[in-house]
Amino acid sequence: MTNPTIKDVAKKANVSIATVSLVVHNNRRISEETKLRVNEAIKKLNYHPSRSARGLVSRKTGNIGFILTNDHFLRTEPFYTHIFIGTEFEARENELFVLLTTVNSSYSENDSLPRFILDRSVDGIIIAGKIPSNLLEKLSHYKLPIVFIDYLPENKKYPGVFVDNICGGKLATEHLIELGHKNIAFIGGDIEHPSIKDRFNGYKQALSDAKISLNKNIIEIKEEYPGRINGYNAAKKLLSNGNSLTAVFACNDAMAIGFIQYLREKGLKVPQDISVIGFDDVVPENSFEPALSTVKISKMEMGVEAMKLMSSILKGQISGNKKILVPVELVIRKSTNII
Amino acid sequence: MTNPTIKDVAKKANVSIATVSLVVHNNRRISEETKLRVNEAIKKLNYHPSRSARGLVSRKTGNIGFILTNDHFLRTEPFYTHIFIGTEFEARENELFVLLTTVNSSYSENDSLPRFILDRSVDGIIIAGKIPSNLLEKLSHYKLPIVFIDYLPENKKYPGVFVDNICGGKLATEHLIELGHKNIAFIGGDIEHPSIKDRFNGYKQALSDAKISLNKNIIEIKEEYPGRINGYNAAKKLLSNGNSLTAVFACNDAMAIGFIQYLREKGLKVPQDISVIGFDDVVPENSFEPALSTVKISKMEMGVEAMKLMSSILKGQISGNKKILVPVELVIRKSTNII
DNA sequence: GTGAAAGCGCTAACAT
DNA sequence: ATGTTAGCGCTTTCAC
Repeated sequence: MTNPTIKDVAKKANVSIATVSLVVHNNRRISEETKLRVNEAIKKLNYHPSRSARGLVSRKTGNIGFILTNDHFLRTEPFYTHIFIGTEFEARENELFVLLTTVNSSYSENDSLPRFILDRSVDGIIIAGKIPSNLLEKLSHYKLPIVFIDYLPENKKYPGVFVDNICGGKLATEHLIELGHKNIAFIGGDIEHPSIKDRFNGYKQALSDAKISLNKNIIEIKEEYPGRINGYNAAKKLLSNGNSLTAVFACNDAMAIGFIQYLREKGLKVPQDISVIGFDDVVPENSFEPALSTVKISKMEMGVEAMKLMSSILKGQISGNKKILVPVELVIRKSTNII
Repeated sequence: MTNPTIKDVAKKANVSIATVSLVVHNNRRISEETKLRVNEAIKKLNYHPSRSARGLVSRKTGNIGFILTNDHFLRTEPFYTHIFIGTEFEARENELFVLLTTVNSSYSENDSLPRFILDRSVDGIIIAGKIPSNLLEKLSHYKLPIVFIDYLPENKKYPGVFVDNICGGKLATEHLIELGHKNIAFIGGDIEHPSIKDRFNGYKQALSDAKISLNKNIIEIKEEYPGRINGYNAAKKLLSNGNSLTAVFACNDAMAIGFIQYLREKGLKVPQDISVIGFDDVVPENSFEPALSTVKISKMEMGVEAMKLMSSILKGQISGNKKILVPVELVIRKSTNII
């Protein structure tokens, strides 16, 4: 059983291959009658146009490259995994395929580019999370449309899908304030990261709105990256300084968990002694004790939106550098409580 | 800058396009001299053959479809994520691309097949984890080579890459025995799953080798699936029966964690009161307290091996249904201790 | 050792 | 409203 081609359909429906092609593309010039006949033949033969042949003519591959750094993809919390699946979902809707590739987070000048770039096997690139700037620099030479997810290099004009981090930071902090907390610590890894910076800004806004003055002693933003171990380290620093904090806003769930682990070691209870709220919502409710209050990001939706963006760009429906802000949602569970 | 084609190279090197093609395929009939000249032109123009054009004539897409169920891909522990990345790595080595798609774990007859199948956009399929049998049934009609990872439908002759679960089960149990434990419980979700069955068999072998008789009261294999919540439930059942167990072999890390969470609620300490060992090694050392002893599976390697298998099948170097057993490794951390 | 030419399956411009 | 035809970039057979 070799695959049917446009010829087979044409023969079966007693029309020319051009007509078949027009029917497939739903061209209105075709009479209803032949349209019906052709479609019947298509169904009977189980005909699906060959991507290669199409690609050859149209100079489109129908593939979208998805790039992220290996440590992003492999980290425990399935943040980017969900985003990726979102792009895959939406790709199906648009008859596209996603080619995922990871790159080293320390990209060196001589490293080769993802093969789908060299190959011209993709029509566009989606970049999720921070990638090395020298990589981006090289990628930008290829005239391929690029859509960013969750990270936009500074001063760059690119379309993308981002989290409303400022709002999220505000929501988290306001939640703690409403519970009566006044000494609210902030821990965030690398404050240079735009997302973290924004969450921090939301935190500051909320405090200022509530007329609580900023206490720099309980802000820990010098860690290298926002992982569990650094949440742990931040806790160690904050608590050994004799600070009197009653709540913590961690810039993400991983840091929140690391923080709580340190507290546990020191015999402190969450939320009885200290309230902790995270960000991202990557920890399933029943997988950590206490269930983590957090700010939920709809990761899947981000992927979907990014692919929608890409799709409209490819169709020429959108130019410029449209940005989409995905809303966040406060999720109150067990790690935060009234003071 | 439009992409250079074989014609451009031919012109630049002053040869025919046929010659260029031969050089690209490293044909020996070409003289060293022209080979050099052509290769130089290729490099200068940064020429990469078009996949579409190649695909059109060779009837190969250079793509491999990767299928798993959505809940497998999205579960917290990045088991299949690592496997997927392994296939991607090895795909690069073989000039292949991986198209991942998830399918619903409850596949109904009318659901459509992954588009890359209908499209003929892949040359082969890799299936990771258990997929619905009716889906597999449909897939098998397409005459595409299939490679399985971590799950082989019963009575089917397919090539694949699998874990040495029996050995792993033995290793885990022997470790507990060596620590002096005699009342060793086994918890596993659905015992019908071949992997779990094998781990259980390893457990039984180890006990029998050590002349410890099987105690059915401390075996809990009736849960629906091996997740955290069911580890928790299994713990509840086992401990409320007044059984005197001092150690548990959980069929995977997720269940081990659920088990420990229940113990924690009951004020029992791990490993002081009960030793717990898991399987899979999907929990990073510093992300759970106590660090989990487990049996490590090299997930990445499984993906790599599967893609290697697929690649040799496509090249016709291998027929039949070769199976590869990936070794496992005992990892002793903090959740197991001497009785 | 190298070139000419046919053809892979499709799209789109142009005829009819 | 439908058909004819010229390529898209490549591989491969067959000449030379």
